[in-house]
Amino acid sequence: MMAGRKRKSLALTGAAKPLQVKKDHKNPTDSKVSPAELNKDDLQDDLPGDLQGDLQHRLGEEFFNQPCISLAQALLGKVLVRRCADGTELRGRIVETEAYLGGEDKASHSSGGKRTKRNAAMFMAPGTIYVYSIYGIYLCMNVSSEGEGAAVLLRSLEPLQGHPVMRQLRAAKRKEGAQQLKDKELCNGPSKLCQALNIPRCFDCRHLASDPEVWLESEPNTNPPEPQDIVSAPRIGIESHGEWAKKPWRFYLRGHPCVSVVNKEAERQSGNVMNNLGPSDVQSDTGQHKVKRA
DNA sequence: GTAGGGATGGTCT
DNA sequence: GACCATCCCTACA
Repeated sequence: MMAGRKRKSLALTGAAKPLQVKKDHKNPTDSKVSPAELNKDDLQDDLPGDLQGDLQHRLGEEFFNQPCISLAQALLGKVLVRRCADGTELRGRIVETEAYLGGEDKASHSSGGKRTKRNAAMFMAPGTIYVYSIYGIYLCMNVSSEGEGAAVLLRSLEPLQGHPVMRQLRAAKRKEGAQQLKDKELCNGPSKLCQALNIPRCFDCRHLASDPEVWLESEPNTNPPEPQDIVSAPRIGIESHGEWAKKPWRFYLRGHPCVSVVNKEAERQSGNVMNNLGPSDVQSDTGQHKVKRA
């Protein structure tokens, strides 16, 4: 539960220096260097002294290399960081995710092992970013996990840092004169978070463990959410996929104001996220038969 | 606060 | 040509 958690009030860090980026690091797909060959130390060697600390809490490849459902839960509470061209850092805590397992999962873009130009990132190394456009005008950001074609959709963030920039980015796509967005409305939806953090389409296929412009961090001195604080509910917007639409593979932090859609029924049923995940759900998670604690 | 409807264009068949 | 892992605005309770 977030109620007792101390919420950070971080000022916009516009003073950070722009990052000098090696060509190979900027877009792993452009080079023969695989994400596996890029690591924290490699990056930190290039960083100015005052930025090296920023990567101290960066999540490495090993974090992403876990089954999809497990990763979807583990991502809750982690912080997505976006470093803009001018050095400004935008930060948001992940409060809602959805697991798309690929293979049997009919709701997944990679169901039946279907591989297209669009979803190629879903088949890349765990931690690869999959950005796709939806309804023509919006973008959604996923993170690939262990398992062929498996990925986790990031649905909502709690804005932590860079609120004015996020508000500006979001306002750019809204009508003039529309009501100013509240903080909790800045990133409470998969496409909203892409707008607010300025995640463009070209981030597709980049790797969160090695990219200089976007990465994930664990918050220091903060415990991961307890199982009873995680609600598991059916995924959103996939009603046409029959039984797969009912799988409780959407995960969010109970009672958090930034969650995009609250499911009261699921909250009643699940005092504990494990109660909603039946044995078949767990077993279908890419070969590993246990859901790790988030 | 919530429900309903329109907008929008990329992707796939 | 149909579908779509969404968002925004308006109207109403």
